[in-house]
Amino acid sequence: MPLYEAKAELFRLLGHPVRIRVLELLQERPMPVRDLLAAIGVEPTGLSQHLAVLRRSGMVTAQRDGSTVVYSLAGGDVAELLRAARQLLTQLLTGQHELLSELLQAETKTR
Amino acid sequence: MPLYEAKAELFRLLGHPVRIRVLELLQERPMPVRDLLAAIGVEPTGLSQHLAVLRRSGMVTAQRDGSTVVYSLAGGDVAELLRAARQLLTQLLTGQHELLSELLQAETKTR
DNA sequence: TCAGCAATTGCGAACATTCGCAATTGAAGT
DNA sequence: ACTTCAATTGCGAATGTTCGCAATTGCTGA
Repeated sequence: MPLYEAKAELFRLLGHPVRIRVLELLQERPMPVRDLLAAIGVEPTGLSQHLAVLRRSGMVTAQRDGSTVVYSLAGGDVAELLRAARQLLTQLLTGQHELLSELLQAETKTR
Repeated sequence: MPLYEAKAELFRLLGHPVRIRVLELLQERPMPVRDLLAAIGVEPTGLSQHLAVLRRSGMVTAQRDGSTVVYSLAGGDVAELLRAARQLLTQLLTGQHELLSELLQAETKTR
């Protein structure tokens, strides 16, 4: 399997708000499903499905503790990826902002 | 719009092999569509659509030069994000590999 | 044993993405 | 003006994703 396909697959797995929130929350500390549920505010069934996706990808691990299930980030440096994403986002946004400014300025010049 | 939604959106946009390849290729140098087409090996119409996605997101920019259109990476540090993705991927894969080894070892022990 | 809570799974309907064909735009050569 | 090549856009069919309901599993406490 080519590397670029694996990358695309990874990004696709990250491409959902709930899954992003889960990863961000687990970055602080391991958490039982109950807490994730309360923090995110989504149907249990939906959360379970998103957790299953993350589990299958190996990004998080689950372990039962009594009747609750506690999720943790597995090994990899997810934080670094999220950080890079935030950085790129701000760069893209300021880029668009600059472009907009230029357009507005050109607009006023022609008047 | 919450930040985690923007991040998810960004990842979703990156979640396709062709778009990843385009970004990787543009990282080397700006390129006309023709070259991308030859390098990736996909229908022109499909490539155009993926390029449109990247354009709308502000990650790449296009400029006409005669009858050809040349694409370039726009400002943001896409490279950093792709690098982080590759790092995480290798970490995830070695993680799974270790897990597999443990399972196999446990298996042989019980025999 | 059984009632009850936590979390998950199976499944179907709604929704979004992707792909290729046909048609279109823009620029270059004749 | 007309043909040709490069790239894009408009669709529709096929495919994939997401969501909630109903049913299930695993565990705990009566």
